[in-house]
Amino acid sequence: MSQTLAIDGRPLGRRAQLTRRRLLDATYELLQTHGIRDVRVVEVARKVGTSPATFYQYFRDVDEAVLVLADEAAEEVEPVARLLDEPWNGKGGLESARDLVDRYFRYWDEHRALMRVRNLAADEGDQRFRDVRNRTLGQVTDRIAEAVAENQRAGRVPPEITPYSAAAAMVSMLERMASYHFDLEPRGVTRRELVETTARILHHTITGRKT
Amino acid sequence: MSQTLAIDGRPLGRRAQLTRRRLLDATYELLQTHGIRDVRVVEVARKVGTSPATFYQYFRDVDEAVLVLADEAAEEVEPVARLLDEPWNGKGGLESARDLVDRYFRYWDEHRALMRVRNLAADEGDQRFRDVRNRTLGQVTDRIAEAVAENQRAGRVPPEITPYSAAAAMVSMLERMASYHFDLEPRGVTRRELVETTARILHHTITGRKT
DNA sequence: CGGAAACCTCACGGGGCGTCAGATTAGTCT
DNA sequence: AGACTAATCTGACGCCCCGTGAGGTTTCCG
Repeated sequence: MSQTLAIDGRPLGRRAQLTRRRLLDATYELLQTHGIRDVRVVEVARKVGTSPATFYQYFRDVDEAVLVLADEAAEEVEPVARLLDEPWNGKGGLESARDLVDRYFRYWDEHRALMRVRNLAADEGDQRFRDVRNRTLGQVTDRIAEAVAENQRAGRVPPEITPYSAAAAMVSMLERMASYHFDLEPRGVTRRELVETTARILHHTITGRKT
Repeated sequence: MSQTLAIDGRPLGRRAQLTRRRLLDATYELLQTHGIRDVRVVEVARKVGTSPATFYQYFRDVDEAVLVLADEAAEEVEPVARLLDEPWNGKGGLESARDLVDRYFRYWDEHRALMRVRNLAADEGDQRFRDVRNRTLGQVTDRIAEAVAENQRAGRVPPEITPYSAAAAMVSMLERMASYHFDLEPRGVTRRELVETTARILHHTITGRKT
């Protein structure tokens, strides 16, 4: 896509684009198997069959490559977030909630390692990572906040609730459950139960309706 | 505590206990200012005025020191979790919920850096860290699950909800909100609103009562 | 085919890691 | 106090990764 630049500012030719892509892919793969602290530039380079110096032509460090990957993953959230565009009040509301939770879990299952590092870096204060995270979660948060506000106007959600706070709380719950369900399932809860329960909490918080 | 051992298995004398403690404290302090990936054994040692080799007498690596710290922090959760021992159905229920959320946030504010690393390591699959996390969160989760189950028996919580799942969801929400509110507040939500809203969701999920 | 531009790598100084043999300190007994 | 012993600490080293800049190799284009 468009104007990705090398570290020295030059635009990338065809060969360079390819190398960069392979470096990104290798980084992604290593992230699956190693903790972030053990992802070495040398190893990324080795995996691509190139030299470490090449890596530094395209990224200042491993984090910067991860940032690009996180940015790419941000786009895949949109179709999930869209599930919030239909109002959840009616009959199919609960089913939409289930669907959202399930797909959110799957999104995380897909990008688990990436999300982990993105969140760590964001929590540690790195502004670039905060931005990607906000861009990603914002797609969901904003829609939930809007829905809550609407139901609040209709008198179904109590006035003491702040729509944006509620949205943040729901996204927090989703995120952590998505990241966590792996640790939970071996402990005697099924995924189905997790999805069903989470969906119901989500549905009620947004719509204010009893289930 | 009592029988803390050195890496070679020998029990620690008075001098050694002190050195170990100072190393732990230094690790904790460095964690406040550096991302975990930049906490160097050399620097911990320097801070204590000792040599890196000394560090390795007591801990296999930085993570192991962090693990001990996380373990210590686990005990401070108990008084917070106790807020769940009184039933939340009655009049003061909502106030108890606010109290819990507020204190949970404060607990995190206090141990932010530590919690972050604990969660990262646990999510990356390190069993020791999963265990501390479960021991910590379990204190809250188990109590919530129990409360939900009770209210479910009384017919206030729908039968499709799994008490343990709901508890996990609530703890997830709490954890993430606690870790996240820093990033949220500069974006135009007040802490009061966050606490109030989170408390209400928590209260309703546990008791099934309208607020 | 030849030259310029684009891309890649060699080779190196710097620094943290983790170990172990040996030095230093504290404790104990006479 | 002196001297012996166990406990504790550290100097010094080999290893490996980092990140850079000068110089080599490939690609592109006339």
